[in-house]
Amino acid sequence: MIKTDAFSTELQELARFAKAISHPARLAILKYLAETKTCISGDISDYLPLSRSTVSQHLNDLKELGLIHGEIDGLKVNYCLCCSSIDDYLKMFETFFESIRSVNVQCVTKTKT
Amino acid sequence: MIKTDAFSTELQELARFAKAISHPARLAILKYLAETKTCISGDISDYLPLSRSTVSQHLNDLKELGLIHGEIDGLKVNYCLCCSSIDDYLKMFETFFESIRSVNVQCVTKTKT
DNA sequence: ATTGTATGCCGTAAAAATACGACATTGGTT
DNA sequence: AACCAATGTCGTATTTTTACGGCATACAAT
Repeated sequence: MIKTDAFSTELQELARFAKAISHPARLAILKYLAETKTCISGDISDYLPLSRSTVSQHLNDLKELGLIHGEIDGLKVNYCLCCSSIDDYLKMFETFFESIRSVNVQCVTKTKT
Repeated sequence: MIKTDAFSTELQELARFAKAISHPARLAILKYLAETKTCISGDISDYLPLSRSTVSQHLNDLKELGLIHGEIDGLKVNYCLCCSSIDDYLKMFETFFESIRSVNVQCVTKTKT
């Protein structure tokens, strides 16, 4: 499988971003980080209805894309949003959907298959 | 599993939108529909390196969220973007990320865990 | 009426995502 | 030195996604 490779890198990158934010837990983490500015992993798993290891995994997904950073501070790890990276992905997102939306198709809404 | 229910409907809806566009094939379909204005399913599977049944499934995913419509025209089905629905989701998306981005955290980029 | 074509759906197989407990590691605390 | 606390990793189970071929349906054409 993995036919994913057959598509342009632009679409692949955008898809990876979308996948990263395609789970409520990860969106909740982003939101929580924005509100608290910075926080440790344990705070997040207390806040979310998920186990520590699961939260750790979600944090990893976000970190792999570069959407967040984790700074080690003794025993704890301070997580924070990586705004520059988020901005880059948002720009990519907007570019794509602007090109989509610029085409003003008169949508036939009568029949929905 | 399915801990998804524990999150707010806002986050769930946004996550569903993100999931819908989290595959290069579905992004490619949206792009193709924007370019060709309208087209039939067969054209898409010719254009994409995927089988007809797979494309049909992706089309269904997009249709379930309301991002596209399919109008039956005799033997064929004309697919087109549903701009109003797309706009709704884009608005939701922007609202979320504006609230995220409004918090200007000075990101510590030194250590990356 | 028979044939051909476009599509969707079903079953299935492989892969990826999700979620957790248990364990290991590392850095403070007493 | 011994202990506690916070985190990440590993293994595993379940679910979901991805992808396809084959079948059925519906319409058009001969």
